Amino acid sequence: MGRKCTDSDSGRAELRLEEFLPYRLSILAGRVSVSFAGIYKQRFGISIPEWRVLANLGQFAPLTAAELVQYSSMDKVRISRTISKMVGSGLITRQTNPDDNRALILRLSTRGQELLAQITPLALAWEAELLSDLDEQEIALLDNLLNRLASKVDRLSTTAD
Amino acid sequence: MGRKCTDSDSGRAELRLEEFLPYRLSILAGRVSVSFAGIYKQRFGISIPEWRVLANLGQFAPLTAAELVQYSSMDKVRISRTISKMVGSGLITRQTNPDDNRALILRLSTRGQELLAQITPLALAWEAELLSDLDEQEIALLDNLLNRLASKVDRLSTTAD
DNA sequence: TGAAATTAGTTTCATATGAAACTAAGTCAA
DNA sequence: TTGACTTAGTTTCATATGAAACTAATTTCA
Repeated sequence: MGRKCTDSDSGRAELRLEEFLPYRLSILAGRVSVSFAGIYKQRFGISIPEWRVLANLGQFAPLTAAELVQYSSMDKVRISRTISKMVGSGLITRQTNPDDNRALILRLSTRGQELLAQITPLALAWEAELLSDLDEQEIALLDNLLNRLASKVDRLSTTAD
Repeated sequence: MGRKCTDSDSGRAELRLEEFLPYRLSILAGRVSVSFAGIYKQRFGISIPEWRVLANLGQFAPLTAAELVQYSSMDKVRISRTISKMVGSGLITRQTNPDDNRALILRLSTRGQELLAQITPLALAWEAELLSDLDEQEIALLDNLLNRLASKVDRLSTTAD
């Protein structure tokens, strides 16, 4: 943002952080995450990775660990550990796939479903609050812009490197 | 986003992650950060926290560590460690404040300024690429929407808790 | 076939992280 | 003053993280 370059484009460009998109996105997302995590961390005793697995399985189960990696954009190791923990606390179910004994089929347990059902309305209410200063049209625009940025950054990462 | 509730608002709401703002922001920001970090990590050997300190001092120096905490929304400890490291690698300068011997006045060293000057054009070019699918007006809108969300989330965090 | 390459998930190990305790310096109020 | 608070920054310590190595299962193809 802000490629306005008031300094008449004279050689050394300046970086204005308050306009620099990666920086702003990162700060905003961090604050949003922390604020939102406040809703489920204390009350329900789950962490951010656990919340992500819970929500993803709630919507997309059955999934394998590798698919969860894709969906959640967390790494293998973190997913593996989060799954173990959640199997331990009875939130998810892990069964072997007869067609491929390496892959594990993951689902929410009844407890997991109940937990998700408890958190969901709080999550939606919190999101509504966060968006309450925007009107319908602005929300749709934000939606559209974020999608386009997401697909752009995917292309950038895939291409370059 | 997407409080469309196709299921005729019948009691148990569903969470659709692909529409849920905290989730999308977090994933997008993560991918943007990683992709952007690719620009300076290898070439210049600095980490994300170092980049943040570098950029903040470049724009706002002199700052104290506590001010850097504010500006960068990283915690005390991380800032303290990042500063030590960067003082060690000669990127920043730390001098005591005669008016308050607890506070340290931080600035970029010449080397730090040079490094920032090297990274800045790459950062701006990368950002331009990221935004290249959006037109002027859309960029301005995104800017506006992100700002409003940022101030909203600040209010949410300050108020609740 | 069956040996090499690939894939799913786990474990190791070195490093990063951050809450809480700590040290040192300043402020405030009696 | 001086003793109780506050503030700046660092250190400790227990936990989280993730790259790389690993195990086990599956594919590939010679």
